[in-house]
Amino acid sequence: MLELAILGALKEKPMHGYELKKRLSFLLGHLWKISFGSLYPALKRLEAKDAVERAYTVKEKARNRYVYRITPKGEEMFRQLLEETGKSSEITDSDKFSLRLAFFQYMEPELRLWLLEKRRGYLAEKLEEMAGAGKSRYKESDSYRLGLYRHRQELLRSDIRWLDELIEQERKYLLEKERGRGSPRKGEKGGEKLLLDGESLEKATPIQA
Amino acid sequence: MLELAILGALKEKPMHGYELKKRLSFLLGHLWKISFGSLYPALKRLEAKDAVERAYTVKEKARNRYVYRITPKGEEMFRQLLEETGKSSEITDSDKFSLRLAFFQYMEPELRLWLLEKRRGYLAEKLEEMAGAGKSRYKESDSYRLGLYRHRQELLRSDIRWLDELIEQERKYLLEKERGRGSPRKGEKGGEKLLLDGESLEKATPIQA
DNA sequence: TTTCGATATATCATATCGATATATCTTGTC
DNA sequence: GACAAGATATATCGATATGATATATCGAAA
Repeated sequence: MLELAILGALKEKPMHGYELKKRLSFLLGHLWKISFGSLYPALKRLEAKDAVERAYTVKEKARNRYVYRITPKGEEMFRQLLEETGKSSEITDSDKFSLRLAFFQYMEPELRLWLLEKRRGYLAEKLEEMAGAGKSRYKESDSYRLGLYRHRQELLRSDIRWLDELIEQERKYLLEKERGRGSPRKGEKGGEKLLLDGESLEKATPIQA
Repeated sequence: MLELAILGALKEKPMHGYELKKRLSFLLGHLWKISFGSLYPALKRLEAKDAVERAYTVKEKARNRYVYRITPKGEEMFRQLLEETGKSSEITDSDKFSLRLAFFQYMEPELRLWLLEKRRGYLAEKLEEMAGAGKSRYKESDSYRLGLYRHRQELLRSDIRWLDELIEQERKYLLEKERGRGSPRKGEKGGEKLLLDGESLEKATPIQA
């Protein structure tokens, strides 16, 4: 989960821990509280698995900074993690699903559509469940629980509407692609190149120079 | 967090682990995946703290069932946990906030209003942040991330609207109460008595009879 | 008949959170 | 110029949560 996010962020450019945290917070902050207590251990795990490497150690200013870079092995791992959709929690868990969605640009269109439809089905099922259970809930709930319950349903419906839009877009795209008119969509023109604001890679010394 | 939920559920009636899990899933399932791996340890912690006690051990059918009951100490602890709003995460964390809301009936009206307003303020602040960051995000995001981002904003706005309703209700209630016309609201007529469906406490033998 | 799903309790490895520690650099302010 | 405050940066630790798994019994369907 965190590892997927880290690898996805490091695909953009090499970063050190603090920067990585800021980047991930910016990217996924709305759906996730990323803490150092999990980030650093995760980085170490990834390093042990050769998925990332310590690219540079910048000593000039402030404290040492260890700049991490994704390796080819890491790229491969990213792809696997991203497309690993065997477990149902990949659909069920709203955070996991959103994380994947944030990296949809790296995913096969067919898999994208499949995931979206799976998720839609799951949410629709849940909504139906809730509507069914609603009657028994009426009797035993106070107004607060009832309100919470109704609000959840509303959020669910909003989620479903949103997924419907995404699915429609994806279908349209696939249809056009099949017709051989592979016109690229907004946001994908650059392929995998997602460059950031003015920050260039600062002067750095190779780790074992 | 889990302990608050357990105590709140056991206030209704004594339950054994499996039943407790079903009850909590029914009550809070939409916002939480409760697993045995956390439930049983939590029950043991609570028992060690004398907040719950093993009321009965039913042996008749199937496997042993250990029925837990909340103690006076547990009631006190529940109140403390419920009203413990020092940490900002009690406002920030959407699950924690929702959990508290599910137990609003046990909370002082003034605290209820205060919590709702705090939460509303936090969400409004976040929404503003997002709107501000939106511009820089436009440039570097693909359509999926952008969609995710916009959808989040929509959900935020929906949350705020909902809170506004709750706040208005709470204000009205407090105003009426001040005018000395303490008319009880829907769902509160029964005070703390929240009885469940037909299930009576099954034949059980005291633990050390 | 036996297989499956529900009931019921429990443990384990792994992961995560939140708090805390440490230290330096930058910026503002008196 | 002094000095506090806040951002930068890495790291660890305890408490807790998750997901998987193990065990075992019961009722019902196939």
